[in-house]
Amino acid sequence: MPVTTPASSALDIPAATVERLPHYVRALERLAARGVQRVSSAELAEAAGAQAAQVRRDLSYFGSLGTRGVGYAVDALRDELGRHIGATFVWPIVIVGVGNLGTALCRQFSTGPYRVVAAVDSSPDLVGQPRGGVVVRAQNELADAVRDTGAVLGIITVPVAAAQAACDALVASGVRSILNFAPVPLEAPDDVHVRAVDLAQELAVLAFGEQHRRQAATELHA
Amino acid sequence: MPVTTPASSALDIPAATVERLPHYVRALERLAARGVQRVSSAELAEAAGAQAAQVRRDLSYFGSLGTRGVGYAVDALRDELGRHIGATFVWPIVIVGVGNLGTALCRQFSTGPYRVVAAVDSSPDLVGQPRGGVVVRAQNELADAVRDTGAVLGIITVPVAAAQAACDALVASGVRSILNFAPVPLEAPDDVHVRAVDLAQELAVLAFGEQHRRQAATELHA
DNA sequence: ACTTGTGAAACTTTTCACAGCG
DNA sequence: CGCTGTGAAAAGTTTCACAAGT
Repeated sequence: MPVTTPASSALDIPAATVERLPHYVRALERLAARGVQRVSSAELAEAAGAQAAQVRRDLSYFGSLGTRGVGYAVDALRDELGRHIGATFVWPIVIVGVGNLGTALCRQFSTGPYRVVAAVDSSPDLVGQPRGGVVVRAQNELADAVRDTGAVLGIITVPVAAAQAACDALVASGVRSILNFAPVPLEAPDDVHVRAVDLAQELAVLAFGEQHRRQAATELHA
Repeated sequence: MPVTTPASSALDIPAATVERLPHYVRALERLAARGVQRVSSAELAEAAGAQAAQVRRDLSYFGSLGTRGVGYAVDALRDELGRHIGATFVWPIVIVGVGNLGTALCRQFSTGPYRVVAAVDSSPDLVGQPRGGVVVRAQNELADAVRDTGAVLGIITVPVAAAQAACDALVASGVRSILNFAPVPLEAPDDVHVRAVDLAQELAVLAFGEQHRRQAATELHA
C-alpha cells in the first residue's frame, strides 16, 4: 500500500512570505556589508520595504530566529533565509531565446547563485555567438544542453508564437521550474512550476493608476 | 471648507483584478484575431489562464458587460477593458539607464500603447547613440527630456547604487508612475506610484519551489 | 526596558453555488 | 436551457496588540 499522505515535515510557507524572502536576504546583505550585526524587525522592515509585524510573522514560520528584547543576528538570519531560497549554491539556468531581453539576462545572470549556463536560439545566425558567459547553441540541442550543464531552471524569452513550443521542449528536457517572459499563459504538467514576468502588464497597471488619478482630478474640477 | 471626502464616482477596482486586466485584454485580442465573436467566462478564463468564476467577478466590477445565457462580445469587451488600462492611446515612457536591460526595453517598447520616447544614461559613451526608436541623452537632461516628450511613465534600469537618485530625478521631473528594475526598495512621495520588477526574486521563488520539491522527494525515501 | 512571537481581528481575494435573465 | 452576475462561504494575508521572554 503506497503512502498517500506522506505527513511531510517540510515547512509549509505561505506564498506571500516566500515572495518576500529574497528581499529580506538582500536587505540583510546590505546591512551586513555596512557592518551591522543586529537588527530589530522594525529596522529590517525599513530596509526591505515592509512592515515590522509582517517581518516578524514571516520569520516566525521558520522558527524562533530572534531574541526577545534584542532583535535578530544579521549574519545568522541571512544564512538561514538564504538556505531556504537556495542562495548558498549555484542554480544552473538554461535560457531559450537570445533576443534583446535574453541577451540582457545572459549578461545579468552570468555570476551569482542564479547563473545562466546554457542558451539556445532558433536563429542560425546566433548559434556560436557568445552571450555573457555562454555560447549560443541551436534550439534542437536544448535537451543536450540541459544534460551537459545540469540546468534545473529554464527561462523563456522567445516571441509569443514560439513560447508554448519552448515550454514543451524544456519540460521534455526535464526542466520543472520555468520563468516565462512571453505574454501568453503556458500549458504545462501539474508538477512543472511556471512563473510569468509580464512587462507590458506592469506598464498597464501603472497606466491604470495614472488614468484613474486623472479622472479623480477632473471630477474635483467639475 | 475643502472637500475632504470627494465621494468619488470613480470605480474602485481591487488591485488583484487590475493586475489581471491586461491578460484579459490580450486574450481577447488573440480571440478577435482568430475571428471569435463571443466568449463565455469559461472560454475567456481558459484563454487568459484564470478561473471562470474569477473572470465573471472581475468583469462585474465594470458593470454588466455580458449577456446571460450567451456570453461576452469579444470586440466590445476588449474595447471596454482596453479603455480602462489605457490601451487605446500611447503612453510615453522615459527610461533611465541604458545598459543591457534598458536597451532591450527600448527596443521592445518602441511601438504599441506603451512606448519609450526618451532614454538617458550617465555614461558619456552612450549619449547620442540610438536605442530602439530613441537617441540616448545625458542623465542631467532628464527633466528636459520629460518636458520635450511629455513622458508620464518612468522606467529605472540603473545599478542599485544609482537607483534612488534616478527615482528622485524622475519625481523632480514630474513623473508619478515608475517601474523599477533595480533590486532595492525606493523612497518616493505618497502620490508617486512605484512598481518593482525583481528578476532575481523571481528566480529565487522558483529555486525555493525546486528545493522543497527535492526535500519532499528525499523524505519519501527515508 | 525592549523586542520577539503569536492569538485574534480585520481585510483582501478566491471559490462556491444558485437566482436571475435572456 | 445556458450563462451571467452576485450573495455568501472559504481561504489567504495583513495588521493589531499584548503576553512572553531576555
